[in-house]
Amino acid sequence: MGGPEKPVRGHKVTSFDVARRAGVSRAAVSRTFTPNASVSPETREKVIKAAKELGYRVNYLARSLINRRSDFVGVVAAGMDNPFRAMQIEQITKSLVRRNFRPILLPADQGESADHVMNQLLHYNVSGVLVTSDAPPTALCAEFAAAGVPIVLINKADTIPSVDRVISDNAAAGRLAATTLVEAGARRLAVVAAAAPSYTARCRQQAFVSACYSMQVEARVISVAVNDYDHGVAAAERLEGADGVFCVNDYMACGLIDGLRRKGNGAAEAIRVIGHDDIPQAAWSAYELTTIRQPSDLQAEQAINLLVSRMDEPSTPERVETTPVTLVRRRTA
Amino acid sequence: MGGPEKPVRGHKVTSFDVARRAGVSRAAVSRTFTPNASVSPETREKVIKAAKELGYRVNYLARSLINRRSDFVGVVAAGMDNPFRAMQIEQITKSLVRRNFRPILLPADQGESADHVMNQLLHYNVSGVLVTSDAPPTALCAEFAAAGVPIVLINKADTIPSVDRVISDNAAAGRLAATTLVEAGARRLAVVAAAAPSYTARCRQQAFVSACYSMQVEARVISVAVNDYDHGVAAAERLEGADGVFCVNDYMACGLIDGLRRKGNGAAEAIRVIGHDDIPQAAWSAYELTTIRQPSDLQAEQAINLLVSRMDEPSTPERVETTPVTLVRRRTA
DNA sequence: CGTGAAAATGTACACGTGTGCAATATAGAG
DNA sequence: CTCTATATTGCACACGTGTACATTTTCACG
Repeated sequence: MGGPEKPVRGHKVTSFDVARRAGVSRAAVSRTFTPNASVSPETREKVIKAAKELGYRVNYLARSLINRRSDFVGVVAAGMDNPFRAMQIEQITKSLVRRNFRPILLPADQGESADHVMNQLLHYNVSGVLVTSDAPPTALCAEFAAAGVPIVLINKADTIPSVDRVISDNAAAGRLAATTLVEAGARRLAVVAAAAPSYTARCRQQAFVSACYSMQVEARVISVAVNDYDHGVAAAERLEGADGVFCVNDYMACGLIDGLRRKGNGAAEAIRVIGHDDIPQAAWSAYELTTIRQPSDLQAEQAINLLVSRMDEPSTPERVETTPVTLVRRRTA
Repeated sequence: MGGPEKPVRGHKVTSFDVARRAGVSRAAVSRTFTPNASVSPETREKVIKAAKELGYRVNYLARSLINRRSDFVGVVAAGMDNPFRAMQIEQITKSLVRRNFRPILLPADQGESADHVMNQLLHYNVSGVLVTSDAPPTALCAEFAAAGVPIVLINKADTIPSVDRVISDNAAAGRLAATTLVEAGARRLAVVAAAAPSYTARCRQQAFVSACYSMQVEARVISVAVNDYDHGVAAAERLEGADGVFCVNDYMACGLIDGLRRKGNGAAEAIRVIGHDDIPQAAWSAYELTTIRQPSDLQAEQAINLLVSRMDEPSTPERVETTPVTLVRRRTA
């Protein structure tokens, strides 16, 4: 009854203010904004009216304190210059928001940086963590698991126990690349991958090489420093004699094709190229890159599924979801 | 002194536990982890030791409750398929983390979606909001400002009062594009932009057209639906007679070039093209696109500067920071 | 040793919310 | 109308932390 007392600054309106204005107890206000709580229709209406007039919003941080759930999910990512990573992060954040989570995006390029930001994450009692970084700090992942924070690795190695994972079928991808190149007529194959590759790149590379071995086809390994565009360009200089190349990702494959074209002499047309990820640029008519698609939208969904089921059942054994790959035929193979 | 009682689950270790184990008051624990607080070296050491043994972490959410500062910053973004947006978000999140903020990334593609997620944001008392979305909901921006939440728009229109902004020098960009094309010998110019363009695109387009008018050079406007790759490809069919084109962003320019090449007859070589943003693909040797660079790293820094100064001085008049553009000469102009 | 200032510590309250429990209001059956 | 089962409400406590205030300890200085 003490006048409207306008909300001066900084959104100080609290449930107490609403309760007083609506002439009810503060508990009634809380229950109005809590699903499945017992409030009569008329008090609910009074509360909602008062809340609207005052511009009241439930403080979710205070709520999280007593609910033990923050609805924050840490998203640890690196290498956003790779368009596939950008797609991946977009899919993940969209799926999270759609399910009423709040994604905290943590760029983690160097290993030391990842360590730092993930440490920070432990201070906000996040509901879970999704990691797509190349080098997830093993010790920290274990620490999250120990702290009871669900953690899901996307396309990462299985060196970390008791952590759920979503992985693309990298072995199938490697085999598919090999058979596709051979069916296209290539006989002297090569695979381009970083010397210290990520887990996925290593799997693809190994499956590719062993598939070539099975088919009794030559398979050379060309090591680069990083799986990016620039190193793809440089790798084009080291393909003498090859007539079919598998790049472990499209980002590098675009560089490789540009490198081949720069060499001239029809080098680009003489060599069949296949990539991986199906980034938007692969479909650009400057490349029309034949590639292997991994479903980043499905991966995001499954990762979140693992997260929520781990929240419900914290002690179930670790689970691994494998997503299928599909060949996208274009011009280069 | 009641034994180590292992931290069973869910990180339940609280400052009370640490205090008991260290044999001090809970306030001493709090002060140990608060900068500029008065604690003796020996108690601090005892506290840190006990905290390490128990695996204690300060609960920042609880801290934010009393500090009135959450250190969360909402980042509203759309169109992450455009590589420039990906760069921008990477820069923004990196800068935020470097300054000890936590970025909450909210993808907002449709207007309705942006409205929803920004509404959610008001429930977490975020320290600020950065908006790079194309269509920031005016009403909501005002609501943030009214609630005392600092909000900074990056490359957005000035239709919203009392909101800080960082904008690229779009007028200079338009003029620079025009003069560069004319100096390169072009006389029949065109500009490609969306019919309902974003604020930046409109500014660039208008400055381009009026610069052409000043130089007494023909300037045609080619309208497309969206400023993306696919519509760039389509726009290539509508350039009859032009010998110089300004695409309001590189993303679309790449499509335009691919479209010109597909037409054949040396169409691509006959037309000078200039883009905007200097996305990584512009430097790829398939394009070597002459373009106008806007400094996304500087923009991120300045946006955060505006944010923190607005936090300190909530009632200062709105400020606008303009970032410079630079021409990047490559092959296409 | 005495004394005053400065440093350190503990107590108690505050931040904004959800919810168990007991008390009360309501309604339906007889 | 009476009795009972049910829906609604308010009180009080809990979540985990920072800090003003009063109190105690430390310490340099005379």
